[in-house]
Amino acid sequence: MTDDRRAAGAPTLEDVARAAGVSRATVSRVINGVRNVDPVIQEAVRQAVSVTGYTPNRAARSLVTRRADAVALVVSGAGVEPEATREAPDGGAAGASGAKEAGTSGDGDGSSFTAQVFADPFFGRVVTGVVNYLRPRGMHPVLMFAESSRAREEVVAYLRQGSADGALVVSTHAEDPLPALIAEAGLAAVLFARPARPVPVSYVDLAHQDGARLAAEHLLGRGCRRIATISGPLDVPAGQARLTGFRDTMARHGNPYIPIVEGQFTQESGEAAMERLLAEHPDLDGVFAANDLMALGACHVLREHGRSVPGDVAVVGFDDSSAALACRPPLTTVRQPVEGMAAEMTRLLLDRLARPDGPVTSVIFEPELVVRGSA
Amino acid sequence: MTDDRRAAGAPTLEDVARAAGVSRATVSRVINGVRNVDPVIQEAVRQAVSVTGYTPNRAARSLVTRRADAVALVVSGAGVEPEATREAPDGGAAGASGAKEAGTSGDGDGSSFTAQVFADPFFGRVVTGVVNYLRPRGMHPVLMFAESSRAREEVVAYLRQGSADGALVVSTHAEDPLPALIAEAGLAAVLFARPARPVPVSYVDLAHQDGARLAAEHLLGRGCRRIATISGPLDVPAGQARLTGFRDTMARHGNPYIPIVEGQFTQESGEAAMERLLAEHPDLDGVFAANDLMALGACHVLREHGRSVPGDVAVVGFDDSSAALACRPPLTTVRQPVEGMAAEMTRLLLDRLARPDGPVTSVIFEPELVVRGSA
DNA sequence: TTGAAAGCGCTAACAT
DNA sequence: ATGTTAGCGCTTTCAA
Repeated sequence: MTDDRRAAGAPTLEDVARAAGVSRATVSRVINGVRNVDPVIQEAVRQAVSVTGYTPNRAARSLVTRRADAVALVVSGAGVEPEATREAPDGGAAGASGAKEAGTSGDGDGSSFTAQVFADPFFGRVVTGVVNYLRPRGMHPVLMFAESSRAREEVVAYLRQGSADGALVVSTHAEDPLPALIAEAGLAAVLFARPARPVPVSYVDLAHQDGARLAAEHLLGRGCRRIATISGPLDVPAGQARLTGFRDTMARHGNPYIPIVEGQFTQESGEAAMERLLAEHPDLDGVFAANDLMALGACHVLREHGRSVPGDVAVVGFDDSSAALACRPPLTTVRQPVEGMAAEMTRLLLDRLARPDGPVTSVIFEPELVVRGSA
Repeated sequence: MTDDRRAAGAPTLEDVARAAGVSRATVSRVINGVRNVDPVIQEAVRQAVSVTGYTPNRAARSLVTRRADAVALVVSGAGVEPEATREAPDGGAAGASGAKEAGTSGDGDGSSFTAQVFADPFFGRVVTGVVNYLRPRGMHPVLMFAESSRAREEVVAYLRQGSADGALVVSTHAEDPLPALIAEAGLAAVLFARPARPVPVSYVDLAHQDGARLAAEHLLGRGCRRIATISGPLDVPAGQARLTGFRDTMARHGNPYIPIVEGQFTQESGEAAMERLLAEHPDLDGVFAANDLMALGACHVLREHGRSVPGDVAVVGFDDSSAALACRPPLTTVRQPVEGMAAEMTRLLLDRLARPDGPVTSVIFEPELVVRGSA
């Protein structure tokens, strides 16, 4: 069979039609499950298909249907140019031997961005949610990164040339120009997280403020009196919202001023932030970190300083990512149902493709407190 | 412009040709950079392209070139059916509220596999390497998972219908039937890691045994006398090879018997293994873990038991993943240049696509000891 | 150096 | 219910 295909090219509809003694159109109907086909003929066609080893040619089909039956999953970065890595990259991969890495892989550029992206369990969860929704529908995501303006152009071009029918966009920073670019080009997309400036594109998001409120109330409820927070980057909407929600709740409970150190959602930045917090407020007894990675870093530092968690200091994280269970003790955290959100984002996109004139909608998920050992 | 495109459909070669006052063929030549085109006309065509906002239609092009200009990046799983998750999934995501997750995402199946895959920093690094090589060439990977026989069939079908020109296959377990399936179908692929049973397909791999030797020699060199190892899963070739390399070296240095506990390459399994090791050999002073995640887990447990690292027990990991730097103290580890290996794997595949009759080759990378704080 | 014309494999009217 | 036919947008001989 293999040899047949190689020698004569893959079998086409024509071949199947001939083998089954019917027309191409009929074969096409059977293959695409269009009704109005005599069951007997259907069977004959199926036989012919398996005899010939026929597989539909995607390009030919796409050319006429004008559908690629593919979607892009794009991780979008900051609004500016190929920025140099801010501080220490994030952890191992790029850190220890960055120079060698660039040399080995043959393409130094952009390396730090993709490495950074996958260092956070968050993206793996997004992929999981997207794939879970797509797979049963016979689709698979094309992975793209859009951290520079050049890369963003490429994403737009990719969609424009019909390589994918639409894009699932996950932005790592606010002010990301990609959503607007896509919208202007009249292309289909759905975002993970509300865009900083309004864009006529659907999105899914989490009620971050509510989540932070849950964290604050939990800390308060267990009797913490001197509470501090390690916020996310303040130029990221989610970072802002979590801080605002936390602060507001604390204020409402009579704590208008709380120590804040800004982190970058990385374990390292969490460690640095905790060091500072501890130096400036040695008496604190509760910490809310805006994500689990930073909470994990904070726990490490607390232990190094001989503070027990949650005995001396209670720690609450955010996300309920794999880092929460990896931590000792396991983190009490605010659960963000990333997989479900990603699946919903995918559903919204496919909906949109099916009905291009459907409404632009947004779905906001509710967070949930998960109590474990750390607070 | 947007409106034009919507109203009249995307501009085609024909439109550009008309605008430039030349034939479709000429426009095609200019766009594809074929020589023998009058510079003046070239310029005119370029003008027309930008005026019309033309973008080549990928399906049409693929139909005639018989190239998709796309490759699949497939993460392939065990040889058996949709196996139930072995033990605790891997960490947070699926753990805390797995039931709810399945409900939310609408598709319970397969979820654990993808989640598990991205829990290890390894895959993020593979993606980084692949993307770094592909991007400058205008290509992007289609992400696929092949953990069940059904999923494997889908991968083969995907390639057969020309959705991708070839596959980059990363197997998580030995005895993976996918490479053979692909080879039998006469499709192009390159593997990350040598297949368990020989298959006529190119691959990249690491000299695992040499890496383990480096670890053993380092431990021995710093004076450790009672050394144990936490191996990887023994049904994974890399796990086997690292154990063999370690054992052989130890034996050559007069230590024929060393305590071994098998892990699963997860942090949790590393913790469990370390607990056991400590219970059975309370006097050990050195540990080689077959990957960083397990080494990280081991370090946690050691600290919990009041053993200092590396003071009381020296720990060496493997991979030099982000986990190595996340660890306290940072891990001394054997570096596997995953990004470079993934880039090379990609290069091999594109080579193969360019010259289908080129030789099947394998490229073996040499590991390197990275000395940090843990040993 | 350029143009004309023939398909690539498929779907979707339209006819029957 | 089935067949006929006309393209989808592009590349690529083959002529000029």
